[in-house]
Amino acid sequence: MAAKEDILPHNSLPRYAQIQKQLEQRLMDGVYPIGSLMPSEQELSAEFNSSRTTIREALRYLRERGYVERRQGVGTRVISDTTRSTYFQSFTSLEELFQVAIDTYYVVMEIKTVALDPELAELVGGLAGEEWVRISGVRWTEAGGKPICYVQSYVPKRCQHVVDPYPDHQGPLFELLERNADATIEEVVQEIRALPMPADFIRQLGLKPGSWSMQLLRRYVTENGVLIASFNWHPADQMTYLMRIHRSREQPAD
Amino acid sequence: MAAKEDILPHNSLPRYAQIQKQLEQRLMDGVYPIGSLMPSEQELSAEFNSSRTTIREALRYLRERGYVERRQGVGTRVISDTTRSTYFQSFTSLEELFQVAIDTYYVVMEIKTVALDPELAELVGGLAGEEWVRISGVRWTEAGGKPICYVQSYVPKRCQHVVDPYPDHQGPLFELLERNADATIEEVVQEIRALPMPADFIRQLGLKPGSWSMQLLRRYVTENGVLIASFNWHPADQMTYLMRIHRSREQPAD
DNA sequence: TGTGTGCAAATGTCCAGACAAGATGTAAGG
DNA sequence: CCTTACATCTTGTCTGGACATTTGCACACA
Repeated sequence: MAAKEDILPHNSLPRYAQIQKQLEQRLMDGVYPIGSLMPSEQELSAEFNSSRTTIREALRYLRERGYVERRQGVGTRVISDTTRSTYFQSFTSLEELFQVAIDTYYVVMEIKTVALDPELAELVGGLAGEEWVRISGVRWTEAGGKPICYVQSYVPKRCQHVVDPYPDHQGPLFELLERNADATIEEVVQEIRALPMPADFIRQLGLKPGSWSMQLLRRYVTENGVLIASFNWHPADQMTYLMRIHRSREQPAD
Repeated sequence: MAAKEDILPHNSLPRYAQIQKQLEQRLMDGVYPIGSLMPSEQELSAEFNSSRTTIREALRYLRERGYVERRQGVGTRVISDTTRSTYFQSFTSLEELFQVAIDTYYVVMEIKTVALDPELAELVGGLAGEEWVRISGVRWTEAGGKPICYVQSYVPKRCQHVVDPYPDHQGPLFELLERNADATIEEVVQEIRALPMPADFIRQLGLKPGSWSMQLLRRYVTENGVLIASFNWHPADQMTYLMRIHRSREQPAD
């Protein structure tokens, strides 16, 4: 039998996996909007020139990932982030997340000079009205491209000359500052709080509206004052995999 | 075509589900010992007088549950609890997660029947005024004898007969209940909250007054209702520890 | 002794088709 | 107007095949 051509070029994945990826892409692109019904198995079967079995195998994945829900007599419906159960989402891809969570990269979204309002001043350990540099970014998983946490770092303006030459710095900021500002960290203040996730972060991370987060606040203090203060907003449902990492990392000598 | 008789009597479950239950029972009974290979798909197909597709559907479940692992060219191997991939378990039970990570043990401090007040009722998923059994305890590290977390588990009174024979049960309660109450966990609800640590726990764990905690709430839900609800109070500084590990993982090279 | 080759067996992938069962809209009948 | 029966579309279940891919092992060969 003449081999059917691959749906994706240069691809040796099984057919159902190729179809599954294509459909996943379409979901991301909004080709099948949230709440709508996807084409029926028969239609997909015709479009991809594959048997219903193969289509079903692809759809099975989408269901297990929580992208769609299927009902007999109705069809395959794209479900929204709000109706999606975070349980199954994280649950089904445990192994995947496991590896994914280790390799990460950080993307700076915005650098801006801001004046501290009183509340923020207390948090970062500065004075109200003082100008600080705010660096906002998102840490992503290398493989899956999923957001891990939103990060905001505040650096006093007197240290701006230290961070400015490194707009693409990937590592911990405090290391950069400690080294280049020739300062010694004397104290690290940490605080964890439960907070609603800021609205723009929700959009940024693609979370469901009303998400809340665990906020980790850190202040690195030198003898000359606060060197840097950072906020990490972790989506609450991802807290679980921080724990999982903990577990997997415990065995090898760290 | 003459209807094939059901494998289980008085049963309207689909064939693959019946076969799956049968095989699961055999695994429990040790018919297929841990480490051994189960019969091949072809053999099972012959025994149950079903097509290979149907057998595979049943085996798929066993694999997803972590009972067996399947390898092309080899077969379907029964895997033990210890070698079993942490796929299902690690996510459903924090207790077990910690057990694997570091050596811990659990001490039950108190078992008491309590009536739910409205707030508690909502948390555990019961009705206000209902009587539930509360099991309180502390999980300790084996080596250092340090408290890891305070645990309170709530079990509906109708399940008390299941837990009563095991006052010294060390493992995850939900396993005990799932097995002995013959119930299947259909849903796990998780919630993380930041809360002040209850005063008696503070004393119990030897923490400083005013300590606060991360509370992890879990509800294991079966078709008959909530099987067990558990609260884990983790001292906040240990949560920080978890996160610090996470952070150190982002930049392995110092 | 070690090594490679080929075969058999097992699961993985895929097909075309069949009927069951649930959901929904429509038309006939009260 | 409401109800019931039916047609139709969907996914769920199941069959009996086919070939691909991986693995383990026996066997021949150097």
